[in-house]
This record gives sequence, structure tokens and C-alpha cells, in this order.
Amino acid sequence: MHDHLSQTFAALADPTRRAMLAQLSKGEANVSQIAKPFLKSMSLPAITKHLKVLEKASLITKTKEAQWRPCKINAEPLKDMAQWMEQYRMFWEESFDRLGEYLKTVVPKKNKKRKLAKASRSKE
Amino acid sequence: MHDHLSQTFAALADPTRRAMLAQLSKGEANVSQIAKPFLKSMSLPAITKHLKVLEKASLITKTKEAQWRPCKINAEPLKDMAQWMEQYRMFWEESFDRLGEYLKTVVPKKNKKRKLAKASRSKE
DNA sequence: TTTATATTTAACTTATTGGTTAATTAACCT
DNA sequence: AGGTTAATTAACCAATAAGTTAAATATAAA
Repeated sequence: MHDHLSQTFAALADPTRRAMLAQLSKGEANVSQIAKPFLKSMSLPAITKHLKVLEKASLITKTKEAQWRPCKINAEPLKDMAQWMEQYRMFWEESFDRLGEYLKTVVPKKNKKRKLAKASRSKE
Repeated sequence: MHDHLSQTFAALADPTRRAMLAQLSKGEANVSQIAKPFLKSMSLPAITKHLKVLEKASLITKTKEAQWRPCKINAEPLKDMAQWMEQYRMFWEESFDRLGEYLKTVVPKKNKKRKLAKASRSKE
């Protein structure tokens, strides 16, 4: 499983890892802090592994600080995911006929880098 | 891996399956039609399996029609994904100070079921 | 230099994933 | 009935994932 998107999806396909990410969304934390809520249900090496999966998927960044390893969220890959998802938005938008109106509110009036929707329709 | 969200993410963590979904986003298709682009690189049973993964994740619905099995996309699970992702939007939005303005354009003025952002902050 | 804390690595196990080929089922068409 | 097309199931295999315990490494502190 080589491509970025697959790696992102795979990393998120685990509730433990999503919970870790959720914690990091509230601020930096080192490994043992992240580990705390899970040590009842799994070992520390298991946590190290989960963090490594998140790191390889670039969803977090681990740095060094004395004997600690502070981790920071990096939601960049989620941005790519969001972009990928845009091609399906119309399928889940509540009423199809509101969609036109919706696009008018979301796409910046006078062009301006584009925000959501109507994304470039790249293949995959 | 029991929860819905994990199943959705896992199903999407494969480029073949994402390509199948992309095809179905352009309209219904039966198994052999879906299979065509992949038969150079994998067997039909492999395709059956991929479709089963998508089906179990509720991303597609398979029905019967004579000897064919037409498949239809069902993006409902992607909606849940999108909702989950909302809690991270602020991390990838380009400039944080434009965010406020952005929310004003996206959240319907006089309440009205909410469209994006500020989603219910559910745990996980 | 020993000790304590934080984290990782190694080695192993079990289950799941993604693929294969061969055989089977299902529905239709002569 | 016999053949063709569509799709699935069965049985198998290799690679990966998710966990374990035990040992190792890194930094700080006594």
C-alpha cells in the first residue's frame, strides 16, 4: 500500500489512533501522556507502534526533548482526504436541489483560490 | 475492527476500491463492468472480494437483475467521515485568521440544520 | 557511577488482507 | 438438455497488522 491517500486512510482505520489524534488536536503531548488513556487496554510498545503508523502517514510529527518525545498533529494529509472527498459531496448533501444554492455560498464570489467543492475532479 | 468509521476508512485504504467507487460515482454498473479496468492486473475473484469490502462498509449496494449484479454507490458513510473530519478543519484551513470569515459564509445565517464546521464535537 | 524515567527495539504469535487457481452456482439462450 | 455468460465460493498462500513480553537505549538526576 504505497500511495499517500491509502496510507492516510489506513492510519485512520483504527479507533485508538483516531483517539490519539483527537488528543493531539488539543495540544502537543509526549508519548507517555498520549499513552495514559490506553495503558489499561494495551502495552506501551503497542502505543509506540500506533504512533509510528501515524507518523509514517505524516499525521503527526515526533520531536526530541531530553528523554521525551513530544508529538504534534499535522493535519495536512487530512486536507488531501478532504479534497478527495469533494468528488462525492453531492452524494451526501441532503437535498440535491439545495446544492446549487450551496455552491454559491461556498465558492468565493470573485474567484480567490477556491475553498471547497468543485475541486479539480482528479481521477482516483 | 468493529466500528463503522474504522470500516469506512479501511475500505477506502486501497486504490483499487477507491477507483471502483469513483467509477460508480458516475453511475450504476454491474460487476463485470466494474471489473474491466482491473482485469489486466487482477482476477475476477479478487474484484468480487474488493466489492464485498465496499459492500460491508455500506459504501455500495449490490442488487440482483437476472444474472447481473448492478452496484450503486452509497456515500452515506462518507458523510460520517466528513463529519468526523470537521474537528480537524481548523488545522488545515490555509490562514487561521480567514477562518472566522469563512465560517460566516458557510454556516447558514438563520440556523437551518447546519452545513459544515462546528460539528457536534463528538469525542472520538 | 548507579539509578530512575521515557521510549524503542527484538522476537514472537495470531488474525486479517489481498491475491491466486479451480470449481460451483445462477440465469439466460438455443 | 446443453452451452454461454455472470458472478461467487473454496482452498490455499504470502505479506502485513496488531498485539504480546523481554531486553535495550537515551537522558537526566543522585
